[in-house]
Amino acid sequence: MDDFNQSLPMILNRALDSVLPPYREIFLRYDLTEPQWRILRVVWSGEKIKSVDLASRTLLAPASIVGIIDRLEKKGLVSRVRSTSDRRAVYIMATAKSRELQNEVSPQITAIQQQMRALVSEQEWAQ
Amino acid sequence: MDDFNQSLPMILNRALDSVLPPYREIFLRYDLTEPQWRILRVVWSGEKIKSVDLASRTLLAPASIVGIIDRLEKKGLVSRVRSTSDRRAVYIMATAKSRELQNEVSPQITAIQQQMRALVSEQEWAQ
DNA sequence: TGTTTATAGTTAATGTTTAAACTAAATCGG
DNA sequence: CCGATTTAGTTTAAACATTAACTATAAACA
Repeated sequence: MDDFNQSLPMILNRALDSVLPPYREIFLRYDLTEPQWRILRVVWSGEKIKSVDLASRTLLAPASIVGIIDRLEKKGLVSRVRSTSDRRAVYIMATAKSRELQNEVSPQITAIQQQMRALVSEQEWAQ
Repeated sequence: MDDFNQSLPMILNRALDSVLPPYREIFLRYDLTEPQWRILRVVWSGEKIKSVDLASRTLLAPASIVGIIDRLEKKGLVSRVRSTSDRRAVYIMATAKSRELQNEVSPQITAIQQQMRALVSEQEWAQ
């Protein structure tokens, strides 16, 4: 109908809106948010990850990361450790508690991802 | 590298990140935001549009729309008019001032859209 | 008609985003 | 070595997002 609705940003927004709800349903159950989950995923995958690396790997702005880490730290899911070699840098470490969360939530997320993947081939054509 | 980076939400996020900057550059010059622009576009296209219709046509949550309209109203770009037939409904009307803005900004936005469209055929394949 | 249910809009609380500025520490070039 | 520039992280202010609850009105219907 409208030219604007066919613009790339709106198309992508609709696609995101159609994809996110299943994820959000899980996050809500575990008192998490999607950005918090992005951070946790990276923190779990490797070790000794600096804040600055989190920014590039999660697509989150450095200014956003500060608050997200604050809240994750408050929940006891990550901890900040200052680097000794570069006194500006801060390493974000996963806690044992966050590992439990990982074991509980990760399977549910990968299940959803697999369901999605089954639909992607059609889904991408619809856009 | 990471399974998560190949998930649909992350793919779409990267796509949005690569598409939005040119728009934001314009909005910044005119003290607008992307959500405000979405509202204005709809308000301009038709007439006597209710808040509830804005929600569906802009993909914005009703709770978000309240604040956006508040700010647009404060800037003198739209006005709220209560419906007489349905005393719950509020019509959002464009002001003359907002029409001037439309004439100034719209051409720049459509220019960007056309540039985008030239890239879409390749862009969509890259995702 | 009176009661239930749905709808339009709003408010509140918490979390995230963005642009801009700012601190402290590291690095670079002369 | 030293001043200029980068870099890592943070802070601030304003705007937006999300969930939930709540008000007022309208519609449905027994």
